[in-house]
Parts: sequence; structure tokens; C-alpha cells
Amino acid sequence: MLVDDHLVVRVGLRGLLETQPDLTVVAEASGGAAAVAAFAEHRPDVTLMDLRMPDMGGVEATAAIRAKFPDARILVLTTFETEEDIFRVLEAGAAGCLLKNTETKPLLEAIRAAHAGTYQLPPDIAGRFAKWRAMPELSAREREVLELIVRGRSNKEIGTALGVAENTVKNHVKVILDKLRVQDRTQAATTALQRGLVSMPRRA
Amino acid sequence: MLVDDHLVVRVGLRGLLETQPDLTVVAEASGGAAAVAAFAEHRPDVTLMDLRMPDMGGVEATAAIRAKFPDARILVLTTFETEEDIFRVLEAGAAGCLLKNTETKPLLEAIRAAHAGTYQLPPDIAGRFAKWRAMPELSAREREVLELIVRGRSNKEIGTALGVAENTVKNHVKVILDKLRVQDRTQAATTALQRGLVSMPRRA
DNA sequence: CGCGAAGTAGCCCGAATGGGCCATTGTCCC
DNA sequence: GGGACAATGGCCCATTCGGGCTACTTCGCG
Repeated sequence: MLVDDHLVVRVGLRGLLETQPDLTVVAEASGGAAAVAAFAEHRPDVTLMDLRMPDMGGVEATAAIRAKFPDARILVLTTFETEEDIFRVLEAGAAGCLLKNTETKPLLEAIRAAHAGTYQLPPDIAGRFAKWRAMPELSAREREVLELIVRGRSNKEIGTALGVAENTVKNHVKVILDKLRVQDRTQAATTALQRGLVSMPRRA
Repeated sequence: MLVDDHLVVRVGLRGLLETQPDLTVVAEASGGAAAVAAFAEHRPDVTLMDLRMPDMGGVEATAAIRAKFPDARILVLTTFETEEDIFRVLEAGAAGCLLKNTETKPLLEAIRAAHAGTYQLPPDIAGRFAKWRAMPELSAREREVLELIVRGRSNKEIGTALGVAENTVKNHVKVILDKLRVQDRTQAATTALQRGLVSMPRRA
């Protein structure tokens, strides 16, 4: 099954896969919710799942499918998402992760390996995945503060925005810097963006 | 002509376009340099160009083609690049810009409009493009400093790294904040990332 | 019931930052 | 030659930030 909101990608993948006698595309979905429904209906051996989709993200869709069908084999097919997204979907039970610019041969190998249950993560990704799992989570409040840091607000402004004292904000910031293992708020902001902890601020 | 480093996308686009009797794919290229050569050889009416490619970026390829063939009609097909990239390629002479998740119909319309020379930028993009052109460029030195700001370095560290006094760095930072119209270095960092002025810092 | 985590808030203080303003040295272009 | 501008560096000063510390309340969980 193919899950991707880009029609072009679905057509392309179908074109590639249908040259292989042992592979058949039994279903397509252009969104996460549709993917969950289509999986239940068609029970594909392997699912190729995009991460970034409008209605329900690939992470949620993967989790939803795996919740109902624990032996579902889902390969994430991504262009260039953040580490955070990739790791979250692996956590959600995806079998592995491929870049969309992989050549035909590795793609087919990965699909067959996923079907056989022998798919292996690339070692560098696996290592960072382990590190990511070891990292303490930010609390909800801390994520709020981090979000405002990324927006470039000062501690005082953050305090006003959240209705707390500046000292409180400073404490949150200290904890955030500690958890992210960075030295200052600018590093916290870039790290947060890179890891996808918060999304890009909208332009003025 | 199709220019994209993703095989999947080329196959997909070809599949979509070949359903149309008035459209023919005469060439494909998987990189910028190959695109320039292929353009010279095939002279396609319209070129669909990806921005992010390994060897030569879409911006440079577009500029190179337009330099030799000023009436080349090039449509940029992008997934989610930064504004900076899009604006730079428009500046380089691209006729317009499409997201890869556009449906079949608008895509075909855009191709035909580009061929006829009547393609119009979406108004919101056009407006921001105008604003972008009005913005002063950062000098090379300022971009260096900005890059280090994004990496989370302090003024003193930046001075050491560049071999200048901290005071000089402070002056550069002041100019950068002024040109980017932001209040502090954290905003400068996030703005720079969003606009693609510098790329993401690699993780430790 | 008690313990810990999260959120709140205060204190102190050194360092970093941002904003004025000015000066000198190049270099490039008219 | 003169003008514009980038790059360099200096000074002063108010504000902000980061770090260390303590402390209280409120929760949920065992």
C-alpha cells in the first residue's frame, strides 16, 4: 500500500513497483485517516508511508495501524523530515525509514526485507535513535516556553505571555537548557527547530 | 523536460504528463549539470525543475540555462523549500513556482500557461517576493557571523573563530539585526533558518 | 499517607547582549 | 580625486541572560 499526499509520488512509486513480478500495489491513500481505513480493508503485506500529510500525520497513522494490527509492516518514506519525526514514527512501530531519493534497487530490497521481517536500520540512524530515546522529555510548560524562545521572545515577554513571573520563566529556561544539553537560548532555539520540537515561526 | 533527483518523482510526473496528448516528455535529468546539457540538446518548451539537487542546485541550473537561452520557460517544482530558495530562483528567471502536492489539473494548467507565457505567480508569493527584493543583502562577513550565531556561538567565540575582536563581532551583529529587522540574536537565528540564509547546524 | 515531579517564585551575581556613537582602513566605482 | 560602503575596532551603559541556591504549593502515584 502506498500512502502519500503527493499524487506524483504515488504514481511514481506505483510505476516503479509494478515492474516487479513479486510486488503489487493493492491500495493507495493520500492521507493518514484514509490510510488507516485502507489498511483495515486491504491488509497489505507492506505499507510505504509518507510522514508529512495534511489530515493525519504519518506518525499518528502508523500508531493507529499498529494498534489494531501489531504485525503491520510499515516503511516510512521521507524526503527530509526532522529527526524528531523519524524517531517518533520508529517509536510508533515503523519497521524502518527510507529517503525518497533512494535508488530503485535499495528501495525494492527494503520492501522485501520489511516483508520478511529482516529490515535493518542504518547504523548511524539507529545510534541516534537510541540517544534520542535516552533523552528526557520536556514538560508541557517547558515546551510552551521553548516555543516562545524560538519566536525570539525575552524572558520577561514570555512571563507576560504566560502570566507568570520572569523568575519562573528563567527557571524553566534553565531546565530546558539542561534537558537539551545546550548552553544558551539561541542553541535551544536552533536545536528545537532541527529536532522538530517546535515548528517554524510564521513570518511577520 | 523533467529535472529532479528523485527517480520516483520523475516517473510520477512522466506518468501524469503522458496522459495528455499535447504534452510530451522529451528529456529527463537527475541533476543540475545534466539539466543544462540536456536543455541545450533538446530545447524543451517547458522545463520542470526541482530545487534541491545534489550536484548543482536548481537555482544555479536555472540561471545557467537562462543565461544561454533567455526565452527558456522554467517552472520550479518544489516540495517545501525555504522562501530564500524560491525567491532566488525566481530572480534567476524561473517563470513560476509550484508545490509538488498540487493536483493534476493545476499542474497541467501551469505548464500550458508557462508555455504560452501567461503564467502568474500566486498573489501572496508575489507580494513576499517583492518584499524580499527590497531587503538589503547581508555581506559575506555578516553571513559568516550569522552562521555562527545560528550555531549558538557567543560574540566572543565568534571573534575568536574569525580572528577579530569581540567589538567587531558586536558591530556585525548590530548590522545583521538591523538588516533582518529583528530584535535579538535568537530571532536572527530562527529567521535565518526559515529564510534559508544558512542551513541547519549539524548535530553534535 | 509520603514521596517526588512539575510549576511557581524569590535571591544574588557575573557575564553576555544590544544600542548608542565615532574612527580608521581598505576597496570599488564614478 | 571624491564618495560610498564593508570591515575593523573602540567606548559607554542599560538590559538581559545564565547559573546557583532555596522554598512553597499542587498533583499524582505507589
